[in-house]
Amino acid sequence: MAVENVSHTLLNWYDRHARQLPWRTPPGSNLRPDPYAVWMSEIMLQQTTVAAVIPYFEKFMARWPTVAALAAADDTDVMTAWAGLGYYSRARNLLACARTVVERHDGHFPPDESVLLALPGIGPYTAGAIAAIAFGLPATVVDGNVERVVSRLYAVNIPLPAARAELRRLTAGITPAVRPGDFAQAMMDLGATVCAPRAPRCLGCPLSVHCRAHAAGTADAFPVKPAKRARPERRGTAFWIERDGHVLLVTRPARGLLGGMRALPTTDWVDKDADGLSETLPGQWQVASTAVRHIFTHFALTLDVAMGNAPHPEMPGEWWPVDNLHEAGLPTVFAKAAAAALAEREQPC
DNA sequence: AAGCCGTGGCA
DNA sequence: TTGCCAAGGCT
Repeated sequence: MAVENVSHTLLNWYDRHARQLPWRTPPGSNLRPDPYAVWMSEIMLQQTTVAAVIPYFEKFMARWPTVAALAAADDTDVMTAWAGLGYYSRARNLLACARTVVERHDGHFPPDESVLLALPGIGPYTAGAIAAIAFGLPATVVDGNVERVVSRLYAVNIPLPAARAELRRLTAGITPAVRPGDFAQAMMDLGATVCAPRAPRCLGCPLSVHCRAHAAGTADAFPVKPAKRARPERRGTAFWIERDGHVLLVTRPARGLLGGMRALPTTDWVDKDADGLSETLPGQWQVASTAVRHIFTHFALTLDVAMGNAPHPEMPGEWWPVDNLHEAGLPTVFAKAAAAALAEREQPC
């Protein structure tokens, strides 16, 4: 279908329905947003809801207002500030990217999609989004929303992820040369508020007249997705080791799950059916009566919390004041474990 | 190239 | 309660 039909209709809708967001300028504005703010928001928004991002975006922009300020920040301060937002490799890449921009690009984000793509943490979607939104370049921007909107618009029967190439080609076909940033954001707003994953509101959709899936009455059948595998169950034990008003924290290895984050010491987390070792813990421990339950992307965890005193006078890690534990930047699973330990401590048995 | 990588809201 | 999913990137 013609570029003008879809893009003009969508931009008209966006002019009236654009959401006000802290990193946005108004639709049709001649003012372009700060590329640093665009980049910050796009990294935070990767697989993360707008509602979850907003307070973190405000906090980061207030504390590190420029890419130079962020590049000069301590790693631990950035990881701590990111705590709770999830996907912690993003925080490490955020810092690496800021430092690369300062050192290799004179403190300015490059107005070039392929150069952006080479920066840490910036993939095809984010490179296109920054190019279009911050620099007004005619990039093809495809995120999960756009995949859904376009797969319905053209009733694409190929299942994801094999459909990606076709969806990108179709998106490029409707991307206008004018207002590419507004077009990208309009597609994402439409996907978030109208062309929703479940129960799409086709009655209020400006594109329904162009939409093949709507014509067939099967909008909610797209995009076609493969069946997903069952989520494994794992279990483990976290240790609340307290001495003189302080609790022992460790820093997890930089790579892997919760990489680079402060944590309670733990056993390995093993498959639920594996041979147990909880009955062979050395020393004397009081195990919290209620285990912590936490769902990660690719496994579910049941975590016992074992409380005790330091078995050895010197242990590797940080002795963190219990009264200031909220400032340690613990990922949510360990914040839950700490809460369980503290509840148990105040009401033993 | 398919698996890894968090969290919270919602039906 | 359980499953689904959200502005993906990295290896």
